[in-house]
Amino acid sequence: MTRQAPYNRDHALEAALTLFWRKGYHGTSLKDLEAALNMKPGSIYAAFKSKSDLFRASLDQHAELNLGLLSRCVADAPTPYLGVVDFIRQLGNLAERPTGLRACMAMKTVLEITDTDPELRAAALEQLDKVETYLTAVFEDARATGELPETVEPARLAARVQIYILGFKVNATRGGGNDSLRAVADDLADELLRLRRADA
Amino acid sequence: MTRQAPYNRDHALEAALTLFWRKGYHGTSLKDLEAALNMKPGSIYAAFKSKSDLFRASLDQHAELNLGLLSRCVADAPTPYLGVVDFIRQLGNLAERPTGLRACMAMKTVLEITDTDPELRAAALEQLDKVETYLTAVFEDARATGELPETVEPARLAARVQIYILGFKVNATRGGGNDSLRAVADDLADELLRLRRADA
DNA sequence: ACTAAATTTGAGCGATCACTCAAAGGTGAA
DNA sequence: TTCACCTTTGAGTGATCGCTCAAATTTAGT
Repeated sequence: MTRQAPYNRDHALEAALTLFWRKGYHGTSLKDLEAALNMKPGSIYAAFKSKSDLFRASLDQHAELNLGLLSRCVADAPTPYLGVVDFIRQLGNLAERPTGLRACMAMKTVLEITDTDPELRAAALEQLDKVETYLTAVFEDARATGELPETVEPARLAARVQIYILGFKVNATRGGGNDSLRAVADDLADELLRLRRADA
Repeated sequence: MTRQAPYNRDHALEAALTLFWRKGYHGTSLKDLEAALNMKPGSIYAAFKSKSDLFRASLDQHAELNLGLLSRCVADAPTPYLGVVDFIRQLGNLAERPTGLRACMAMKTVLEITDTDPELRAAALEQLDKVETYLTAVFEDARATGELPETVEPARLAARVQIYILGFKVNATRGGGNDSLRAVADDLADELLRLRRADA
């Protein structure tokens, strides 16, 4: 029995994600979504319940991809701290993306949604918190192993690195090319390298 | 002859600015503006022509205030470079503002408006460029006077400082309190101080 | 008072917003 | 083939969007 949907839910979600990411919550209309997902309103609502729920789902998926990128850097590097440094350096690759997709969706959402939709804002905030928590843990370990000197405060350094990441992404949406982006990403990465103990 | 308007144009513009700044372009409706400016739609359109023109005017006014803040720091400090450092340090004061007003309107606009309204986006971009140009000039002078070593590239350092500013402001809209914001602002400022030549 | 210019007023314009639901269409089991 | 079940369909919902304009209101000069 039962008719099967002609669309792939994951594909649809990905299309919605790209649209919301680029245009923001208020800037994306259902007409836009209908066109991008190739779904009629009824189907969209059957599959995703509401515009804000679809946004929420997109946001969550985006976070997963994002944190995945960071943790992959950490896993692949000689040490977790060097992984973070590498992640910063790879920010230089953002030039490949269209400007609208260079800043992460979480930060765009936190800036866009102030008081109209507390749940959406809270979800975006939580994602940023998660990154910072992750960074803090890496820095704590690095200090424990002696890679970072005892004087660094992990949480404080995490806040600063978060600022590097967020600031870089905002700056990248201004439209810089490959070279200029890479130069600054390298500067930021080198600076973190300099924090390591000389014998590490 | 001629009837006089009961509102003060500058006051109205300031109210519009605060609203747009907080809620963004798409997030602000004319109903919101009518209430905030205490003006009927006809008057708003007579005074400001259109929603996007009003946004544009708000953006320009915001830029003036913003760049004024930076240049005042520069003027009041022992040297221009130390003025920039002080400006960074004063970012810690952002905790006084409601979270929605901690990031500058220009960056919020650049993130919100991607392709729907190129003129608005261009205006916002121009403001960010102006800040970077200003910073570059300060750093060039500082290098010329020997306050900064010859090895620093002014434009590159300006890009990095811009990233600090933008990143800090995004991070601040997450809602940090006075202490945590000030701690990180101090870290960033100290880092810039460390770039100065030892004898400067 | 009267008039002419400048302004506010606010009902209401067409368009679009997010969203709904009765009808039509496809699918597998019997 | 039939039937129950699930889904898509898309015209249409009321609300709100940005915006207009004829009428009312306030001024200054005469």
